[in-house]
Amino acid sequence: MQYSNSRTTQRGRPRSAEADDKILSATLDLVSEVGIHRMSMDVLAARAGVSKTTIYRRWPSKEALVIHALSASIRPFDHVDTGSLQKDLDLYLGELVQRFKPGPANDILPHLIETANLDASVRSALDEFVKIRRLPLHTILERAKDRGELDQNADTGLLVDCIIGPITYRRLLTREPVDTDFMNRLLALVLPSLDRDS
Amino acid sequence: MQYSNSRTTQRGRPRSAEADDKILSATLDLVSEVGIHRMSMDVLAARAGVSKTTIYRRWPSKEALVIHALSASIRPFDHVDTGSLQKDLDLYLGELVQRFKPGPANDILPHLIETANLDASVRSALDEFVKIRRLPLHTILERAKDRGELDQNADTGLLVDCIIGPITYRRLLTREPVDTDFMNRLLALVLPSLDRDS
Amino acid sequence: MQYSNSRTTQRGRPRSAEADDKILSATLDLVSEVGIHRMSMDVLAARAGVSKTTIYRRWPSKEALVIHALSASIRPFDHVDTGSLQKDLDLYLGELVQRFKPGPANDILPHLIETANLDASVRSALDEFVKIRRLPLHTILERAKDRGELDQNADTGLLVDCIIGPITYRRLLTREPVDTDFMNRLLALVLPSLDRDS
Amino acid sequence: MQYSNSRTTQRGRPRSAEADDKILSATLDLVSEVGIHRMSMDVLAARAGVSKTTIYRRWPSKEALVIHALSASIRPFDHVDTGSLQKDLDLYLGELVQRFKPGPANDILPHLIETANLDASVRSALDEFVKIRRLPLHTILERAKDRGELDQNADTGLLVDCIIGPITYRRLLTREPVDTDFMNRLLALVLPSLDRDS
DNA sequence: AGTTAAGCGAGACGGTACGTCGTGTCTTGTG
DNA sequence: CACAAGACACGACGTACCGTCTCGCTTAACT
Repeated sequence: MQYSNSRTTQRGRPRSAEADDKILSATLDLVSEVGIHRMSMDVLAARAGVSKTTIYRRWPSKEALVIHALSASIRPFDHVDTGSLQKDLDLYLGELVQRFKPGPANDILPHLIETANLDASVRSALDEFVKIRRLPLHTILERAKDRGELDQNADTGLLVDCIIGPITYRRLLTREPVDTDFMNRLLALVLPSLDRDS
Repeated sequence: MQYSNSRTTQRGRPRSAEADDKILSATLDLVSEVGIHRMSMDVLAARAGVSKTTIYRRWPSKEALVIHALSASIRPFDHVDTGSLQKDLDLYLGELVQRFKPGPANDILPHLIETANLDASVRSALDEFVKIRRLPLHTILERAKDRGELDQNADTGLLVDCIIGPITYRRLLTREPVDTDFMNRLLALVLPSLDRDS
Repeated sequence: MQYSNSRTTQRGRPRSAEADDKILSATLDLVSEVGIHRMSMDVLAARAGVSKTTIYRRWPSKEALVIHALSASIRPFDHVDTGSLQKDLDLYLGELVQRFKPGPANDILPHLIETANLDASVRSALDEFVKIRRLPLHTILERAKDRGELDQNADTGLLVDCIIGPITYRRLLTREPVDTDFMNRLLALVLPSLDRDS
Repeated sequence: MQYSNSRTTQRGRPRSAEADDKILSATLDLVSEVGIHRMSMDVLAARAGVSKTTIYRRWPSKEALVIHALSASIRPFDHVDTGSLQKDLDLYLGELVQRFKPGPANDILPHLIETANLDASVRSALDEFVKIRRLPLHTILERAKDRGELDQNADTGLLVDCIIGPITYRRLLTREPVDTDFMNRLLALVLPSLDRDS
């Protein structure tokens, strides 16, 4: 996101890493409190204890800042490999549900989606976001296929769509709860072979 | 959406119906061109060939106008009842895919989702939007259950989530195509009893 | 200074004359309090009870506003014609000394002079300012010449320079007082024929 | 103007004399090109090929730098003493007219005048400037008085005002030329005893 | 036919935020 | 130490947008 310094020798006063941190965390805070639109750069600067100049030196616009802040707040999923599809899914989905709880990263998702239509950099940030959620699940399913826990013809891509899709849909549109019960019913439908008990 | 005139006798010059049309269609145009945020009311007024007064006389805010414009552009689904689950689904899903094509109503969805967090009227507009899409499918599935085409224990609500959810997810997040092939694979997964050929 | 409306029919809401007044007088106040440079447009707007938009709709820049405000604050001198050079001078110079007292119009003069070098509109405002002070004195002297109170060969232009020049010089550069005593000594030097008693 | 180094032993790298020169001459250039207000310290530093640190190590503010630069460019008048008032005046006024030609030192004068109201150091710089011009003329007149070329009751202070005043006034306000012709007419008016021929 | 209440276009207005620029200070690495 | 480079806090600038307002003019329905 931020241009790297290609010069061999670093000249001038270096950018304050602390300022970066303060700006990014203040951004996440404010965005979750009042939303992107109602977050003002003056208030942000005051909150972060930083001048507007310092913000605009790093990001060309409010939009770009927010995107960066949110992208940076996306932690990759822990690698999961228990040897059992059932257990892998429990771990992954537990984490996924956790992340779908209300909070800045989720309340902002719709905004990203919208602007992604118009701005390529937002688009790629969003792609990254999506990938980070899909990839672990895809890997879990592929490994299960290798182990024979899943039919060799199973369409893992489609399965991912059918697990993450409904969850996302509930979260964003119907606002019905995404809880353990729902998860179980969902898995029973799209992965009947799993035969879960709970 | 628009406050009705409760007065028995209409006094003064009546509102121009032409103005309504010009405003609404200019709104749809602009929103799809530049997005809600970047659409300014001054530009909108100029584009519609109408004064700002005329707009604000009809809607209390930009937000309300956009919601109305988009709501108005949502046609309810035709009632579908062929007596066969397979045929009903073909018709409904054909229409659904049609509506998921890029266009203002869809590109705007994310914005509505975001604003819904903060504004109750947007929230209810969004609920209506969601309902219009879920209801016909739910009805189709319930009727199939009545006819015995579906297991009596089938969780129709979950089925709706698992059909509309993945489609929405693809449309908004992964941007992979939502075509007939995908539909068939999806149905084969969540409604295996259907045993489609294609 | 402000463009006149050439349209026959006045369209839209007319500019508030009250706003004009409030802005101009607040400008004069602030400029005299803190000087042009330290006067901020935000503070000015607040002081005038007006929004910045309203100011910038009327003048393109802070500079232009200040010039206009000061130009507008220059009252022409009352017409003086007592029939006696001595009495005419007393009246005119009394008024002149009055106007040279510390206050916005004078503290600002140097700023105008400086910017006049670079900006033609400032230049013409300054010319007007100068003219308003020279003209009455020139007229008084010419009339005295007609009446024979002054030598027919008297160089009235030069006399004006030699009366206003030293006063201005004292006011701006040496800061010595410009009082009645100084006036009398000055007149005795450049208009010895007057033979004043005081 | 520049704080002197009171340390007995000079430690570390000595200040670059070249930097001083480059800064001062760049200041004069820029001030005459765009005026004090529009001269930015960043641009100045770039133009002088020097860093801002180096400038601010020498002068505490932009104002102080400009004053210093201009003061330094004011050469004292050559001592004039021909033994004849007429000839002394010719020499002095010739030099004065020369110095009143357009150029940085003059175009900047108004700025100094204005700032002098607010800043004591500017005030004293301006006083110095004024003194440098008045003193030689005052001396010339006093000597003439001693020699009997001028009346013993002549008010030399007033005479200085009446010579420099009109010239300054023309230069700054009316912008009429200050040439030999004007000088002669001026002297004929305020020093009639001189009885010049030209 | 005249009155009258409301609609309408034009554009001014208050308020809020934006992103930029200028000053003077500070913090690096290099001579 | 001086110096170059450039980051930083602070504060002002001039612009854009929203939603309200105030004009003069127009349009029907009601008297």
